[in-house]
Amino acid sequence: MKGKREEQSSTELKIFEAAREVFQAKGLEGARMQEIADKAKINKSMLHYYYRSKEKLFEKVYQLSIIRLIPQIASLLNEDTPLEMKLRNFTVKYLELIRHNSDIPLFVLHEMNKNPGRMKNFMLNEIGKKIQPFLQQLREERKKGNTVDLPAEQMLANIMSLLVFPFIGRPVFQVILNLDDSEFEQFIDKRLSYLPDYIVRVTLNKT
Amino acid sequence: MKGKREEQSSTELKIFEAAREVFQAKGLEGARMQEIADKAKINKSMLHYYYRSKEKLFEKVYQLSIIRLIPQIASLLNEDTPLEMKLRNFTVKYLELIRHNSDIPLFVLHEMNKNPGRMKNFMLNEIGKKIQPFLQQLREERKKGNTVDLPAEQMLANIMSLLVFPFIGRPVFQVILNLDDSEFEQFIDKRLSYLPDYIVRVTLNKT
DNA sequence: GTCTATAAGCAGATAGAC
DNA sequence: GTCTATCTGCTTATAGAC
Repeated sequence: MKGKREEQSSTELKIFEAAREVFQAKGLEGARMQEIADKAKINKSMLHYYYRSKEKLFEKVYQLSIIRLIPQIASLLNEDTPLEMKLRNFTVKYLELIRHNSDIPLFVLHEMNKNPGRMKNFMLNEIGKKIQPFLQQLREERKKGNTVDLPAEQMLANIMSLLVFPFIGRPVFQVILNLDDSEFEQFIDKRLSYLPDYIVRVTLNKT
Repeated sequence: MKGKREEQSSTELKIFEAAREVFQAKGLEGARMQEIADKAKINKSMLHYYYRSKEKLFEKVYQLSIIRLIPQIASLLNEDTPLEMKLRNFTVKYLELIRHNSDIPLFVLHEMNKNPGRMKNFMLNEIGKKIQPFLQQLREERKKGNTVDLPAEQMLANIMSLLVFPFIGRPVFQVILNLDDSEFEQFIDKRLSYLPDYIVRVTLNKT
């Protein structure tokens, strides 16, 4: 008997990696099994051998995509550190995390919009609940007058907006600001350099 | 001879409205011609009679969706008013605009991500160029020390992030903050009330 | 302009040899 | 486990009567 997690064959991994790329770029309905097979350099029927159906393959990719980004929010924000340091650490780490998974936010939000039920339970348990201590911390600091005078939910929304949106809006930003890929990278580098201060500034009441 | 724009028959309008809803909710590949026909309460073959193909119908919806939201940014930001007032006006008006077209941002960004070329020229001319005076204004005010010490592009990105992202991230926010539809509306109401001040605060150097 | 019936093509899925 | 060949069903698109 093997361990809980079977060793995955090389073929299986190649398929999954190809599927991840294609689904994240084109979504469930836009993806083609043939394209995934081509990218994995294997025969199309292998997809069904390992994953039975497109839907099942998609589910695996979708779940992993969510797991990569979403629970990390709560996890990073539940460090036992003072609020200011926590915000700075979160900004740097989460920005790096998105940067290395930059297709995920738009992919997940598109699929979640089409089918809000699909991972609802997981989302509720893995973030909805786990983010509560941080929201509570924000509320307490607000009472002490240490933060801007806004509900915790609004502060969180503003922080996440500043971190995530530039990646989702990338195609628009690149066109209207006339940035090639390398310039867009610099654009993100710049954010990495000032956002820790900036997010502290827009969240906390600094003297 | 009729005017430049033909009067559209009632059927044609019903089709377009139905197509708008379905495409904006499910995207080009997720949409079904049958669903559009059902929603418009007409026969499926009417879709082809008026619009020839799914692709052509989609193009019309896509273009209108972009026109509704994107050129407005430059237009509202090119008012001939002092920066602070301009930011306040923009925040209120643009937030209201998105609120009444709340499916558009995610729809457009998803399609633009799949096919960045499709409306590139239009985007370039209708925003890329027209936003330049505003960026220039930001640069001048920055030189005078009136704004935060950031490149104009970063200030713009931050403003747009705060305005647009909560609508794109709605399904996630509703789950993790446990908001029903009515509570989400209140969440947006709250933003409408404080974001004008907030955006001024995060963009300008106020004494 | 609107309908019914049907064609045509494609994508997901399976059968079966090796 | 991997391949080729094939099936099935769905979706877009068209033909043609009214």
